[in-house]
Amino acid sequence: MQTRGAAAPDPTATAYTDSSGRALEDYKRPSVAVDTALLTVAAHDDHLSVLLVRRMPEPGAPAGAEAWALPGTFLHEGETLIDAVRRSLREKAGIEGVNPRQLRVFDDPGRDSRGWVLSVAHLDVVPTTRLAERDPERTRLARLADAVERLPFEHDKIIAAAAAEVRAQYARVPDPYGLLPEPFTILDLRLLHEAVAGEPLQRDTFRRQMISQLTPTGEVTTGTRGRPAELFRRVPAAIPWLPPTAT
Amino acid sequence: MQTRGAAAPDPTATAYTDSSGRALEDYKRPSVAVDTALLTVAAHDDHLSVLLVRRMPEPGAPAGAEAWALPGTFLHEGETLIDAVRRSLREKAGIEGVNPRQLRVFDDPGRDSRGWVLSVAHLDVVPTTRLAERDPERTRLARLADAVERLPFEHDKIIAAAAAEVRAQYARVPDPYGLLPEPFTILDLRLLHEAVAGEPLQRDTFRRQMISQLTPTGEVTTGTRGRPAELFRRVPAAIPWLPPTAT
DNA sequence: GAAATAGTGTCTGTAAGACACTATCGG
DNA sequence: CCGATAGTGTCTTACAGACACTATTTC
Repeated sequence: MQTRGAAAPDPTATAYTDSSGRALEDYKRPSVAVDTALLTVAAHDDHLSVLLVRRMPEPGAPAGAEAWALPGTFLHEGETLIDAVRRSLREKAGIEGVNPRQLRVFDDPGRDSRGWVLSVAHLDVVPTTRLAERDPERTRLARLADAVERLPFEHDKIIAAAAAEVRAQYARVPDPYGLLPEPFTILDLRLLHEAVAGEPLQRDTFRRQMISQLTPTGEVTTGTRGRPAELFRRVPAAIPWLPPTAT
Repeated sequence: MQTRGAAAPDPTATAYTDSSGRALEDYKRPSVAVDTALLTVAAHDDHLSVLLVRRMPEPGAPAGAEAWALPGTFLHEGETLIDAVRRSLREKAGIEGVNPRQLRVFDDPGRDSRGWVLSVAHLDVVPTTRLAERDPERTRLARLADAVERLPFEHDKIIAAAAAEVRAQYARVPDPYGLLPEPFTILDLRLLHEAVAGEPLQRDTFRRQMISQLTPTGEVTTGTRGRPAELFRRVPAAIPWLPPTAT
């Protein structure tokens, strides 16, 4: 409960009033949070994983019970959503240099026992190498299937929405988020895409789909069994989604 | 400016505190607004239109200058976003029974001169008949091209995002929002889709694409010039986007 | 040479673009 | 019959799925 109700208009507020003649400050405002699903594919793993951070256990929870959640924070005064996202990742996981984008707002009134909290869900996909610098005490990588073990605040829904989005993007474009270190073989690329999709892909069709969107290096692998594989790079301008910090 | 700063923790607040030991109420919170792009295609018009509502003129604006904007409102205490959207459409335009869905959050700090306001943009597409009951004094239908005449609050961006979304949906599914009264001919359907797309579509290819997704009635038109046209209905479960009031 | 992996040829089915043909109405 | 509109046949191109073949390496 709040101590402030619908009091008389605040004389220090700006002069604008709405159709009821009440100023902005006369309405109770929600807390706004951001939560981020930071996805990756661990090296030589064939599943999507998501970054979780340790959170304060619920009061009354059995001692030793672990509580995990997506990294998130409350929006501070004057801060943009993306800045809040970056701050939460920096402070709660020690991660910098990511560029998440909005998924959608979760506004279920009962989603947060602490009060009236809207959460703007965000998504980014980053190479595991960038997650290596994270704080190992407070963070953890969980496969998607394992992560949906009763996360708080509808975080399971956020993860599901994030995975669906990422799968749709990987369906037609080679590694749009740059998970693979360059140069890479078509096999590397296919194993990554299969990990994202969660199902095997056609070898020959996949090659023909992707090769037109890659630039050959002319190099080949050496020291492997069988015929050496050609090495490729992504073409520079292959990330149409991810506008330059969309408003 | 606000009269409340980072005061001492409110003793009536819930016991939860964040990692800095501060309760929810210690942070300034943004105002949260919803704005809705309600699109339609007027009968026998070949363009998308958007519903605008009259707004208070800016102080200092020349007398007689008209100011229009998308219908919107501030989120009230305990209210969900979709409820706020429905309330704003009811109160500001006299429209009921729509089911908008989220587009995204606009959080540009300078977007609203009244203060710190986030806006959650929404979208719906409704038949013009449903807009006929609206308040004619305070509302107006504007073609998209005409509507982008300096709307406040980035409303032009909301409209652009809404149009892109709707065009993508109409590209593969016959009238997903049910604008056409049933039954209808393939010609009716194509003219509607051309209005949405803003460009002419192939007559034969369009028919073959859509006919597999329609149920024939067996009836035909009468009294028209040329060969009578078959009449169709939409198949019942043809609206996969628009989950039953998504959270 | 055998095993293994990379890369390609090719057949089939589906579907869009394009064009022209047939079908059925009002007058 | 003529004009007009609805509906269909069909040719071309492109591409996914499927399968098998060739190519080039290690052991």
